[in-house]
Amino acid sequence: MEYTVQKLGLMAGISTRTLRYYDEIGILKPARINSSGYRIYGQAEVDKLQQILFYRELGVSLENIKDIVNDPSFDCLKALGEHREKLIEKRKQLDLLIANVDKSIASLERKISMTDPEKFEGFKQKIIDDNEKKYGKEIRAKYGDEQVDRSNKKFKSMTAAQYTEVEKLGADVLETLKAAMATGDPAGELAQKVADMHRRWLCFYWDHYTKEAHAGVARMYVDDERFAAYYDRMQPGAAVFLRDAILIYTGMDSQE
Amino acid sequence: MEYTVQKLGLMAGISTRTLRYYDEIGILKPARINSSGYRIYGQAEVDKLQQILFYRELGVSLENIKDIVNDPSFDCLKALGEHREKLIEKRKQLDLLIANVDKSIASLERKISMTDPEKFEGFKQKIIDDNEKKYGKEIRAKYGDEQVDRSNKKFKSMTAAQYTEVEKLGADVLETLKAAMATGDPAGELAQKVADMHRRWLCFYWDHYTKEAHAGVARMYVDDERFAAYYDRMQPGAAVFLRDAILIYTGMDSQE
DNA sequence: ATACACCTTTACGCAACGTAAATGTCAATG
DNA sequence: CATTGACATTTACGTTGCGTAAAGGTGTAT
Repeated sequence: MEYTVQKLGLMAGISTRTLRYYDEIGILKPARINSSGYRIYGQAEVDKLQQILFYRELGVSLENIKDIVNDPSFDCLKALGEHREKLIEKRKQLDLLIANVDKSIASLERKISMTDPEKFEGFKQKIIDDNEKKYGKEIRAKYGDEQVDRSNKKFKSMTAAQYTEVEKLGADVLETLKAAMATGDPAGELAQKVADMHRRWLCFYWDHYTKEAHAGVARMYVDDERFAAYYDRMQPGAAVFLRDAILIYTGMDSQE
Repeated sequence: MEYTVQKLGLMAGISTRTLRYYDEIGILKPARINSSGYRIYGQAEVDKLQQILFYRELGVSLENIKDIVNDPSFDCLKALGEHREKLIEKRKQLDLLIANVDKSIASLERKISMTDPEKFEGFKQKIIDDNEKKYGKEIRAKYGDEQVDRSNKKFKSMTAAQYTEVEKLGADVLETLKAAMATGDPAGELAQKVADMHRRWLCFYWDHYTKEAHAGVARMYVDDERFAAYYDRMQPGAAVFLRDAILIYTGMDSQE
């Protein structure tokens, strides 16, 4: 039995375009081309197409299907196993994404009270006041009144969405820091990523980033026991590790 | 504070290409363009970018992000909720896919014994023999010896992979049939899909498909109580429902 | 002859950029 | 002052798996 594109497509439940595409990428070539240039498929091609569609339904890429069906000695089981791994990984990512969306929704719902301008302003003011009480003297001594006031002003001008974002970023920094500490290498990829995230986090408060200031903050995290306590609370040595990572990140580790 | 593409990209952790792209699609336009044609971003753009990246990390499409960030009165909560629904749906699909891959792997592992040529040949021969015993007389009377022999020959020439596939397709037909019966409409979309799947299933056995033959098989499913029992076992009335769906599918429902 | 259903190739479109290539600008250096 | 190197610009192809024209040839029936 011989088939043209349409007949085969009708039989397999796919479009003629798909068949032409499969021919184009070399995954299913017709048995022959007739005198008018028509693609003619035979039984062997029907069977091969069924194999192709089988793997396609499992979400295998055509690229991989090509290898599977063109090489009869190909280890399908291994290919499917690897494919499964990829799908599992994908699902893990998706779960994470969903969890994050849930968190964000919850955070936004809490933020509804923040959307109330007065409340949110008061909320931010309280955070600034608390911060001033806790660290005010140190940071004003270190950075000067002007810097600190500018930072506070920037914080006060934050929208609710930005506040949500900075909160999340702060949490992410801690989380990634923990993972980075497990590697034990402040110069490693993960630790440098933490430093980078920390820089971005700072940028929410600073209107002007410099490596020097970043390194200065890092040193303060260790020198000031209240900052140290904040980070070490998560894991002992976290403040030191973060400082070292940031010093390397900023390139300020050699000129101590 | 003003930023060029690179400065802003560095700060936000994205590429300059991305920033140009965001400008191109109108989701983040620079505050102004300087005399040399450089894009210059201000604080407002930094903040907006942070919003954009926030939603991007949650997997929201740029198209949707555009609506969210450009319209301050936009209901973010609703958007995120809908996004969540889409993700959940995606995960459901993925779970299904993984389950199918698992099934296929299990089936392939069983097939390892089938890959043993002798065993598989014997296996297929047994199925043919069983089939001949059960339905041989009826189908030979209905379709003639030649047809039946050709069908058997095609079955015998099946590879293990094809056998796995036809088994799966057969199971899928039953499953979808069940769902279609719940709708109660043999002319409905789902029932017609069942008829289509059934046609594809037949094509594994037939080397020549005709609507007439398809309709004939459908009628036989009801007339022969052993076939009827096979389908009705799943749900009473399944054979009749399948027949009606196929008759409509083949367009043979009016010329009875 | 012509209508109509089929076939062909070529090619744009989708999403979110990566990755050149070709060219212009800015600041610093020999 | 010319050159260098790090920036900037635009244009455009590539990615995946086809859908969807457009422009034209083929096959068969009326």
